[in-house]
Amino acid sequence: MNESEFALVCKALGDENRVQIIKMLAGGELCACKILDAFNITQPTLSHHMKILTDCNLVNSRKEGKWTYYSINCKRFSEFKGAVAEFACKTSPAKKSAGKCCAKD
Amino acid sequence: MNESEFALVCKALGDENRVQIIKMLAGGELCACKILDAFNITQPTLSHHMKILTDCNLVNSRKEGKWTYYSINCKRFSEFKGAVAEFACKTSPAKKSAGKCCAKD
DNA sequence: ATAACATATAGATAAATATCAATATGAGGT
DNA sequence: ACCTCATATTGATATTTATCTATATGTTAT
Repeated sequence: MNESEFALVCKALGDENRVQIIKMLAGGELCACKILDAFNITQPTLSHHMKILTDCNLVNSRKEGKWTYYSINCKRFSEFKGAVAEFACKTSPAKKSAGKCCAKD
Repeated sequence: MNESEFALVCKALGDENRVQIIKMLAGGELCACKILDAFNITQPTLSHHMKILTDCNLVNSRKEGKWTYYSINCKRFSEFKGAVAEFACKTSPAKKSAGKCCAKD
């Protein structure tokens, strides 16, 4: 997952409604109407959120008759987990030796 | 980390510039001007991005003389990693037994 | 005190986003 | 064929966001 894909996935998760949707899907596949029931938003708004989640491949969709079922794309989600886990974390302060930080010459 | 905090952190990471900043900081503390050098944005724009990153506690800041040094908040970042890792991932399709999904009665 | 520098804040603006009402599409049932 | 239901698309609107220029704040050096 490259940087721009990573940012896209984060952007998709940068909305409380969508985080909750992901949490619901973490319990297993659900159809759109079941998700809709859990929120105070209109059907087109949910459709919009689902599009954002599927466009970045975090969520799969599958049609069955009148219904659309959504589920987490585990492969993609694992990639994301991996990308997040990869971030190192050094607390060490910048070497004081640097003295001035951005002197003009 | 609650849901709304999680969404905030994701939103902060939902911008390529900020992802790159985090990657730079992953290598250790840096002063603002060093970060600025790496981007094609103005100083106020960087300041804006840093505010978003510090507001959600992903990044620490510390002033030393004229300079402001930024570093990753490891504790917070770990919390975030944990929150991401916690997401379960079931691919199992919805029980077919359900028949109709959201019948009106 | 004054000047130079690093960063932050304020204000403006264009682009992106979340939301809704209205409508289109497409599947099943009668 | 027609109606109903589930979902997607369109178009409109208000809010948020990224970015810039201009200015303010605070620090260090002269």
